[in-house]
Amino acid sequence: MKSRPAPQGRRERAKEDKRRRIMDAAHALFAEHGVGGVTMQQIADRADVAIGTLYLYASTKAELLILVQNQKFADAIDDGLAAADAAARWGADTVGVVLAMIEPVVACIREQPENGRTYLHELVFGDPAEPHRRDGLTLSLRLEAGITDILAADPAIDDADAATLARVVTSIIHVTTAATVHLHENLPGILDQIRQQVTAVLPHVQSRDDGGSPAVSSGCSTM
Amino acid sequence: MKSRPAPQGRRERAKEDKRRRIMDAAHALFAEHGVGGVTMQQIADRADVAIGTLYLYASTKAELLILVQNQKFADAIDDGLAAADAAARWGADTVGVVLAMIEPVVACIREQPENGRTYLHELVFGDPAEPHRRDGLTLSLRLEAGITDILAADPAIDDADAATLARVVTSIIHVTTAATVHLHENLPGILDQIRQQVTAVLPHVQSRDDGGSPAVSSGCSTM
DNA sequence: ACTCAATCCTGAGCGAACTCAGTTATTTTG
DNA sequence: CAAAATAACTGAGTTCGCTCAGGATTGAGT
Repeated sequence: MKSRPAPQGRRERAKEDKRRRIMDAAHALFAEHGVGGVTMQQIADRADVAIGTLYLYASTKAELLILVQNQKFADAIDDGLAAADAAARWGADTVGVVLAMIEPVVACIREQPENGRTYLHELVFGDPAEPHRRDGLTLSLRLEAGITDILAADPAIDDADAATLARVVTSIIHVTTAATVHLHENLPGILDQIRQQVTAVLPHVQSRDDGGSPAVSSGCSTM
Repeated sequence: MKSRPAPQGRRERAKEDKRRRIMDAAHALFAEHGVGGVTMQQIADRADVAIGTLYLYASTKAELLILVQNQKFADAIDDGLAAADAAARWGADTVGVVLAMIEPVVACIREQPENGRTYLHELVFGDPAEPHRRDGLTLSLRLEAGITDILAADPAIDDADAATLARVVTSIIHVTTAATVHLHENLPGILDQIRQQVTAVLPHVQSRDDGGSPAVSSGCSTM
C-alpha cells in the first residue's frame, strides 16, 4: 500500500537513518564540547533516540568517538599519501617525504586535542574486538604501510628494516601527538619534534655542522 | 599520660598510619584483581577509612594506582641501571646494554598487564599536575636519562642525537609494552619486538650479507 | 580545665556510563 | 489478512567514581 517501500525493507532504511542521526549528533557535540564535555544522554537526545538505542550502534562512548573520528582520520591519511607522492616527485629527501605524509594526520589529531588524544589512545590501547576500533586500526595500518613504502624506496634503508622503522615512526607520532607533555605545543612545534626524532632514527646523511655538509641531500643517493 | 607520645603530634602519626593502610590495601587488591576489578569502596573498606578519606590521599583512582606502581617502577629502574652497568662492563654492544637496562622495567610493567598498561598510560597521558603522577614522570625521566647515557657512550652515536634517540626508545617501550596488539605476547616476545626496533633505530653496524659494501657508512656524506 | 580555631574525617548523595526486561515495529508464515 | 516470529527500540535502574556539607579530633591560647 502507498507506493513502493522502495529499496530494501523499511527497517534497513530506518536503521540507516538512525545511524546518520547518531553520527551527526555525536560529531557536532564532540566537536563543540570535546568528548569529556558531552554525555551519552545529550547525544541520544540530539539524535532523537533512547540511550539504549545509542548503545546498539556504539557499544561504548569511546567507540562512538572512534566512529566519528575514523572519517577524518581516513581523509587525513589519503591527503598524506597524496602529499607524500607529490613531495617524492618533487625530489624531497626521505625525511621530507615522511613528514609530508604525516603532516595532515598530525593536524587531524591535533585539530581538537582532547578528541584526537582520546581517539589515538583508544585505538592503540582499547579492545580490538569492537568493530569501529577495528576499522580505525585498519586505517592505522594503512598509514604504517604508507610509511613503509616511503622508507623502502630509500636505497639507504634495508628493505627488511623498512617495516620495523615504519612502526617506530608510528610510535613516535603516537607519543608525540598525544602525550600530555606536548599538549601545550602548537602544530609546527609538534611536527618539529617529530622531524627531529625521525631524522635521528633514519640512517640518513648525519647532519654535521662541523663543516659544510649539504643539508637536504638525499643527494647521496645515486639516482 | 602513658608514656611519651613520641615523635611529632598524634595527628601526624595517625596520618602516616592511614597512608600505610591505604597503600597496603590498594597494593593487595590491585595485585589480586587488577585495577578494573576493584572499587574505591573496597579499598576504603580494607584500609578501614571512609571513601572521602581515600580521596584525600589520592585524588583519583588512577592516582592511587600510580602511587602503588611507582614503587615497583623505581625498583625496576634501579635494577635496570645496575644490569646495564654490568652488561657494559662485560662488553656487550650498545643494543645489548640498552636491553639489559630495559628488561626489568618491561618485566615490571608486564607483571600484571592490566595495571602496568594503565599505569603507563596514565603517566604519559594524564594530568602532570597530580603529585603522584609527577613522581612517576620523574622516574620516567630517570629511565630516559639512563638510556641517553648508554647511547652517548657509543662512539657511533652523535652526542647530540643520544637524547633524541633515548626518547624514541622510550616511545618504543611504551607502545610495545602497552598496546593491545601485543597483549597476548609473553615477556620474551615483547623484548624481542623491542630489540628488533631498537636495533633498526641505532646507527649500528648494519648486518649486510650482500658482500662487501662498507656498512656503517654515513659514508655517503663527504666528511 | 575550658574555649575555640584549625585540621581531618565521614558517608549520603550526585552524575554519568552502561544494562536489560519489557514493549513496539516489521517481516514472515499459514 | 491474522498470527506468529523476529528484529529493533526504550528508559528506568544499577554501578561506580567522585564531591561536599557537616561532624569529630586535636592542639594552642587563657
